[in-house]
Order: sequence, then structure tokens, then C-alpha cells
Amino acid sequence: MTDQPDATEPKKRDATLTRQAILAAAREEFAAHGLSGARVDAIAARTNAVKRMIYYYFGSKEGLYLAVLEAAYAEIRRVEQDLALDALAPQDAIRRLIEFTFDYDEANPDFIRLITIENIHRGQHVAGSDAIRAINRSALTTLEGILDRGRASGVFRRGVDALDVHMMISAVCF
Amino acid sequence: MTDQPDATEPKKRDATLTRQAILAAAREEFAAHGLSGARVDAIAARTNAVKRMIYYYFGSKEGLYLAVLEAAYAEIRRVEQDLALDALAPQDAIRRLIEFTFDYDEANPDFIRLITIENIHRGQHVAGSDAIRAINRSALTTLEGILDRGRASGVFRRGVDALDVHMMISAVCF
DNA sequence: CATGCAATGGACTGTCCGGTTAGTTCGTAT
DNA sequence: ATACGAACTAACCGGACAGTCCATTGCATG
Repeated sequence: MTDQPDATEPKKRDATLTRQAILAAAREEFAAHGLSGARVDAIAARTNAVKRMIYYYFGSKEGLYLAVLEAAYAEIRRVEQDLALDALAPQDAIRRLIEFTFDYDEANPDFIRLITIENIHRGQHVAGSDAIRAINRSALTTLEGILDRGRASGVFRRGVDALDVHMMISAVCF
Repeated sequence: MTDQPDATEPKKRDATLTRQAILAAAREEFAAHGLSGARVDAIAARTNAVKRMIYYYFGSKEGLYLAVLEAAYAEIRRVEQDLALDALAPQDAIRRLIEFTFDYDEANPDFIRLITIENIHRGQHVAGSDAIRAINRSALTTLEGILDRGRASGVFRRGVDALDVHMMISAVCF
């Protein structure tokens, strides 16, 4: 009588769903406390999964952290591509990119936190992930393309590095 | 015969010296690994003091962390005051301040790390320290004074917040 | 329904680490 | 010289926490 067996949900089994739930919870926890500050138990507690599942899906705390980073980078680059910057005039493309970066950072404070945390660690985890490096390289080549077009049509000055531009935009938005 | 009792130093007892040594070691360790990532044992190992001394002088890990922050802020503000910004024309003062911030950040990577780490934690430790808040307030009033003089003589536009300027400078230098 | 596999559960463990206990040594004042 | 407090030390404790063991449950096939 104390519990209602019918009222409890059937407790569906959905691998990708729990995986996503863990990722989302981990993202919050890591963003809030950093890699070493985050508690695996706390991450598990945020979901309705149990700690064991974290190791089942991600192997280790650091593996989970890396997966979170990968997902975060993949997400922002995916949205970034929807901007269709290549279809715009160079100036408009840059302007749009800046606006987007600003808005995204404001809407996703967790994201900045994760990046900042990773920066403190000198990006040593990112460096170990081929996936992330590939994602970022493609983002840089996109920006490089915009700069090239701008330089070709004379609206951008030469001698400006894509990486510098990217860092400048990120820094100010941050 | 195995050891040379004369060659070993007299092992001076100097309270302020060991305090400083602990602070310096802690600064490195915290900058490298963050608050939770830093290990009290590791800090002790960096000095020739023993772990107990940390608790003797600073009470707790967090107490030590706070002391490190306070020392770091005090240091940069002290050097900043030597710039004698008030004696310069507003434009020169701002220029000098930017140059200084840039150079200081470059020369003291530990400092930026500490600040960044604290930012991630939303400055909750800084907020708890009256000393640090006082230090920063004085820095802001100095900047505010420069801006005021600039506005009075018409070289600076109005409606620019000192805090914004400060953050802008820090962000770009970072 | 049986059989095998993916997914889940929770109790358990070994270790790391912040903090403490119970002292000992040194400088100095009387 | 002895008494006393400040400076210092080694060994230890207990909780927290990453990671594991082993059992079980649901889901898909034949």
C-alpha cells in the first residue's frame, strides 16, 4: 500500500537515451566544478541512471569528460554551419559569426565554462582527441576561406591570421 | 660517515619565510590544477616544510587558496600603483595600463590561471574576502578617475563604464 | 520458451587525501 | 640553566570517491 506499482513508470530501456542523459548531466557537473572537482556519483545522481552505467558507456571519468567536450564542440560547429557563412559577403559573414558567437556564449554558459576549464589545462584533453581536432580544423578553414575571399576583394587587409581572429572574437564575447 | 653533519644547513626557523614558501608553492599548485585538483601533500612536497605547517598557518586548504588569491591581487595592484597613472594624461594612462596588463599577464601566467579558475567558480571565494574586494575596488576607482578626467577634457566619450573597460582590457590581453 | 546479449542495479573495495593527534625542537626571556 | 611559547614533525585517521564485482532483468531472435 505504501507504493503504487502501477504508478511507477515501466522503466524503459533506452541505451541512447540514458547515454544522452548521462552526457547532459556530466556537462553540467563538469562545467560547474571542473574535471577534478566533478563527482561521478553526483553525475549519476543527476540522472535516473546509476553510476555503473557511466563506466559501462564511457569507461572512465576522463572518458566521460572527453565525450562531453566532443559533444560540445560538435554541437556548436553544427549550429555554426547552419549559418551558411560561405553564402554571405565576407564582411557580413564575419559580422554574423561574431553575433552568433556572442549569442551562443550567452545562451550556453556551460559551454564557455567547459572551454575555459580546458584552457586552464592547456587543452591537453582536447589534444588527445582526433575527433575534436578535426572539428576545430574544419571551423578554422571555414574562417580562413572567408578571410581569403575578403582579401581577394580588397575589403580585408592582409597578414591577419584566422586563428588570431577566432581567438579575438572568442575573447571579447567571453 | 655516510652523512656530513656540518654540511647540512642549521635548518633555520623563520616563520615568515616558510609562510612565504608555502604561499609560493601553493600558488603554483593551484594555478596548475585548480582548487580541487591541487593536492595539499603536493604543496607541502614543493617546500621543505611539512603538511602540518599549512594547517598551522592557513587553517585549511581553502584558507590557503584564499591567501594565495589575496597575495596575487595585492601584488598586481601594488605594481600597478607604481605606474603612477594619475600623473599621466588620460590617453597615456589608459595606454600604459593596457601595456602593463598585457606585459604582466605574459610574465605571470600563474596569475591569469588563478583568476580564470576563480572566474569559473563565479568568484565565490573572492566574494568572501573583504581584503580582495577592497583591493579591487580601489583599482576600479583609479580607473574611474582616469575616465573622469578624460571625459572632462573631452577626449573620452561618456557612458563608458569603468568595469567594462577593465574587463575589455583583461579579456583581450588574456 | 529458451538462449544469448545488451543494459541495469547496487553493494563493495582500495586508495587517496584533507585534516588531526601527540608530540619534539628551537629561540629567547628571566 | 630552566621555563615557556612559537615553530616544527611524523604518524595516523576517517571519510570520500573512482572504479569493480557479480547478479539480474529486459529485449530480441529462432
